[in-house]
Amino acid sequence: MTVKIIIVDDHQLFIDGIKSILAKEIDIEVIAEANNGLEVLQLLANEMQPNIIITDIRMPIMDGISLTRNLVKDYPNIKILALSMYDQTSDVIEMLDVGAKGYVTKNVEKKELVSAIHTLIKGDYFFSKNLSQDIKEWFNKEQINNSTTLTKREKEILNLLVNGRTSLQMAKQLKLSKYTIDTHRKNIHKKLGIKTNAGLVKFALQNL
Amino acid sequence: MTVKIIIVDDHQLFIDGIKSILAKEIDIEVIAEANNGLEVLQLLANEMQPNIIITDIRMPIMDGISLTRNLVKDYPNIKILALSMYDQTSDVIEMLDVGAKGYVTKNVEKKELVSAIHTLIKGDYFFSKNLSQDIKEWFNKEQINNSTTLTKREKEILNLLVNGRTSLQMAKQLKLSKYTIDTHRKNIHKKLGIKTNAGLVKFALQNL
DNA sequence: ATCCATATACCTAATTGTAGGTATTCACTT
DNA sequence: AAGTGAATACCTACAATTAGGTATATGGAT
Repeated sequence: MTVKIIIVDDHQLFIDGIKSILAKEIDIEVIAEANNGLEVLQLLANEMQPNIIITDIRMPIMDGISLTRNLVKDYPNIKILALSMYDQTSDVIEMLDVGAKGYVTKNVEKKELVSAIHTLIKGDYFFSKNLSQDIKEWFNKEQINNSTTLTKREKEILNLLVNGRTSLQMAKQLKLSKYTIDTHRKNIHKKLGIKTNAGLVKFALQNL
Repeated sequence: MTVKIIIVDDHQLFIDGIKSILAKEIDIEVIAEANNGLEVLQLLANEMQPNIIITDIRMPIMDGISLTRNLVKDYPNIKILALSMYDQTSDVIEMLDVGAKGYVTKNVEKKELVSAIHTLIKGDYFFSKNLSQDIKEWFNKEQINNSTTLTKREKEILNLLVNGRTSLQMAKQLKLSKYTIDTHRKNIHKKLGIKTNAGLVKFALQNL
């Protein structure tokens, strides 16, 4: 089956770039292009049925974020791949928050773009390998919110951690071995996909 | 000058205890006692002018927190010394938040109580030495909010810390020596009176 | 011109945290 | 009765943080 794509960008240069990258892929077809979000909604209203929309974030008239919000509401089957400049980390995160499924930078290579498209079609997320720390964190949080429940003990220890206790202090307070505290702490790390105490404190304060 | 004191507690036992402790102090006079906050307000309405009110936190009719709120509003010159059981940490913090100037536990020794009274008269804060971690933190925060300004670099590094970077990662990102990052981090620790990264993250998220 | 805060860099030592394991006990579910 | 999740405890090795210094350069304020 051929993957049908609409490309959205207010700079024709990028549209042409993406099109040329995808031109030789036999299982990928660019069925339309648009210069802003509103044009996409018009295309969709006219019975156009893409599988993927590759869209810039900042655009006149309707930006990528508004577009994505509209799409996930009315066309949940269409996957959105955000295309951004390097320096738009917070924009990218907003895109992901409203429902985009992947992100590539505008200097993306052919191989990576094709890979991104196929990944999204399979239902997975795709992110450029050289993405920023903040986007990695977003992804971690996303994974967590669907699947994580801390046990009573783990919550207790996380709480003590937030209140500044070291492993040794917790061990004394709870009359447990330091080893046990560390085991719990490591389990929390694993469950939340967070590697440091500082990160756990941030997570706890923002999500619990 | 004699320090005039009102003692407030719903258990007569404690009132008597405090009175007996203070009986032999020539410069301290217990001018009245009350069993709840409302009684105190009535005493004050009747021209009674204490320098210090020593008050329990949990009491019927009007508790210590409501009382303190009223006192700091209408009688800002009267210092409030919270008297609590061991296990009321969060209550104590609430008392301090609304304006109490000191805290002693109900098993306070004579020397400590007298010292607390004189400390408050001088305008300083007084806390039992064996107070909980949480109250220490409260006190730190109080000190900080009046006096601390982080430099631009320090703010930058604190921000990176909140976002999960290790010293080494920051060093690379900012093209500085790891030693320099650590120096800044230590300076932040000193300025904020916080000893751990986890604590800094908590502080940053709650105060900045 | 000197003082001072800021930013930089280095060093050592001790403590704490991180990551990879294994293992036992207990309560609860299938 | 067997299996599972939760809680406990231990071990090693390595990384990172914490605490205590010292030191230099620079730009702005008195």
